[in-house]
Amino acid sequence: MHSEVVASRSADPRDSRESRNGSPQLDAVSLAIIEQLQQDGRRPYAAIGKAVGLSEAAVRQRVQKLLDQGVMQIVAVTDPLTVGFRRQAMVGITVEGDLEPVADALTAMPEVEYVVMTAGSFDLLVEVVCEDDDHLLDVINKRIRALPGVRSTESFVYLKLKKQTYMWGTR
Amino acid sequence: MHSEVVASRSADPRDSRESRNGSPQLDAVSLAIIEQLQQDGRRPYAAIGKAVGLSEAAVRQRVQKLLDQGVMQIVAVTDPLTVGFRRQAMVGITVEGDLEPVADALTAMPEVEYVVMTAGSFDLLVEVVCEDDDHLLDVINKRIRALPGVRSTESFVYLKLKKQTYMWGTR
DNA sequence: ACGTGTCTTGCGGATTTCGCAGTTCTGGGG
DNA sequence: CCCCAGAACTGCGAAATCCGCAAGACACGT
Repeated sequence: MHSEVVASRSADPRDSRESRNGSPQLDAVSLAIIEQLQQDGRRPYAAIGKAVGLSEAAVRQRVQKLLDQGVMQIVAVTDPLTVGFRRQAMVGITVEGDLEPVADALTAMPEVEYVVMTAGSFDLLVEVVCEDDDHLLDVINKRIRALPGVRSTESFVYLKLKKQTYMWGTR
Repeated sequence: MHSEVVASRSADPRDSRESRNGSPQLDAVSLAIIEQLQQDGRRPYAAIGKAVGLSEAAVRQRVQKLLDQGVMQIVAVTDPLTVGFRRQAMVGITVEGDLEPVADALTAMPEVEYVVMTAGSFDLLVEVVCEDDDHLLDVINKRIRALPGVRSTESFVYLKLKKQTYMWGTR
């Protein structure tokens, strides 16, 4: 049942079964809208409507809802290493006890851009963006390792970003 | 009035010294523009101009140039796990010999969204987005591990994305 | 059948985007 | 020192887009 490009799932936007993590399930049309905006976040609503078979106003409302629900965000993304001389790293973390409070504490740190729970030899992976080496050292050694429950960390300092895309929809 | 947004670096946009990796160095005004668009990728040029002290047309030109140069992209970003039932993982890779050809081969794979060279116990970190477990297994075992030069890989399957922002500019 | 909630459509009016011409600023020769 | 070329910025009118609103369509539960 994986046939059509856009029609493999229900076409009814009212199809709002909640998935297990609380985010609403998306119908094929919303998926197509997201796909359009993954190519160009500023594409006009009318153009999107033509592409997905909806009126301009309908697209506008669905985009607004997707934004409000937090399902998607339309933003400028850059390579932080390019934009100023900063230090960036991925940090793998192992935790004892409950993951949630640790993850929440990390999420609250402004230097932490990305937090994900994983299966494997790390419990959490977080991406850190810092001004310089001192700042990075401070965040990792003083702030992250100081969190209760953190058993160990391993850092991977970024040398060069080779690829960064958001086009999973378009293939 | 809050003009004079950021003045720590050169205010001359012609300040185009190339940094070592080939990307142009950005002046304070372009940085401020990017910061605006990190908050809302669809913010109108006139509003940005007011915030950074430039005319609407000037902002438009600079944004266009930043996009053309590949310094920034304006796109919709989502949590792939939310948008359809997919499998996602971070893969740490160690390489023997030159990193570049391996990194380039990974960059060419559509399932690979993110490729970064790192210092630490992995040489490369790549993020993979797949349809399902079979697809993920195929990409990691058949495609990535098959690349010449790849010595070993370690996978971290995503369980839950907790945070994903692009607001480094705003702090 | 009826009402309810949601999605959709179709419009003006306000806003934004776009293209262009003219001006300013900077750096490099002559 | 002057002048020129290139790049960036401004201002403005026309076209396109965005936005809010009211009305129609549709599925669903009572």
